[in-house]
Amino acid sequence: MQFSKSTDYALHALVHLGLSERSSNVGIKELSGTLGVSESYLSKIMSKLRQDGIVRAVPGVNGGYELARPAEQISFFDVVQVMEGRQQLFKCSNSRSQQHRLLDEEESAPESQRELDRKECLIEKVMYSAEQQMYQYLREQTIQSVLDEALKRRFSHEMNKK
Amino acid sequence: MQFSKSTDYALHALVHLGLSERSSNVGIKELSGTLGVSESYLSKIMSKLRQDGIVRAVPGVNGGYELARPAEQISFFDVVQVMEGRQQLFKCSNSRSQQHRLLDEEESAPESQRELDRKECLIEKVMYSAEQQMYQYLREQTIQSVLDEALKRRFSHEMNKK
DNA sequence: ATTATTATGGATACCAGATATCCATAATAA
DNA sequence: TTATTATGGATATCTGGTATCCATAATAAT
Ligand code: SF4
Ligand code: SF4
Repeated sequence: MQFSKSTDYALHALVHLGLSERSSNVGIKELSGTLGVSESYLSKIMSKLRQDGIVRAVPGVNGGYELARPAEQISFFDVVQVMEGRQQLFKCSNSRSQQHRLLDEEESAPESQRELDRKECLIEKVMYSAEQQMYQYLREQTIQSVLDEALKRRFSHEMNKK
Repeated sequence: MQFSKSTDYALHALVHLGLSERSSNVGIKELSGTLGVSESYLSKIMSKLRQDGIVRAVPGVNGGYELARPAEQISFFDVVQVMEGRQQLFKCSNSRSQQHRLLDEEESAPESQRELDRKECLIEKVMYSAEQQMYQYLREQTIQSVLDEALKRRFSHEMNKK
């Protein structure tokens, strides 16, 4: 199990956008250059981010991308969700097995109960909670917090030179 | 990003072993039957679990598998680590990019510092912490806790019948 | 309006890892 | 010695991630 490179690229791209809060947009060319990723591939990623309302894009001369909202309102969780998709990390494929019948003896519940059942699914329940632990942490981490850290580091580096 | 089916099968297999704490071992045939997975594939998984000291295996007549230690000492974390491998979930592939030089201005540190540096890597640090949140939770969840839940559920189901 | 520029999205190719099966061999208990 | 069971190598297949190309749409500048 690995986070996809797309998530990697997306996060780095957003950090770069955050760092370039200057006059106007930054094009795919510059982005591609600083990240060291091909334009074609990075385009796809930026498109996804746009579709999800994380960045704004404008075509044409001097066009490019910019953050759609302040960096402190873009969490790592947001980005991961977009790039990795929304399905849960663990999906039990045994729900029709004999073991499932042994473990979960309830008769097939009415449709209304279905959602509750899923959460009560023994092994899935544990894995789902674990996943949520990670997501909860990612919800608290924003692009801005990375920017702060980067600037702080850059500053202390200046100090060391003197 | 998805947990592999192997992890799924492994967890279910261990639960079955835990439930079968009877006289002796349970063979791949029975295991395959209750899980609904082919023997050949499940063998591979069990082998891995054995190599990692999670189950014990004995060939020959009446052979099979059994838990190598009490179920309360087998954590979900153990199983996940074996099946998914030990590399970290997020690996930055930009460490040679121009952006990296912008973010992390320190000159190449001496070898002794290398380990610290990795943790100080801006984006990776966040993702690594998130991963640890999940693992910490998984460390606290054991096969036994699932067994308990399963037995409790089975009991309360009996009660309902009366 | 025209033009140059830039993002978009469909099609496609490629590759790596996950999934899955087969079989010859080794190990063990009866 | 024999029947049984696990082991591990070889191999096939499938899937999703990675990556590129190009025709098209949208926009700003002129
Ligand atoms: S209880 Fe849940 S995890 Fe266990 S076999 Fe049934 S569906 Fe799978
Ligand atoms: S600081 Fe870390 S995450 Fe950021 S570009 Fe460098 S290696 Fe990648």
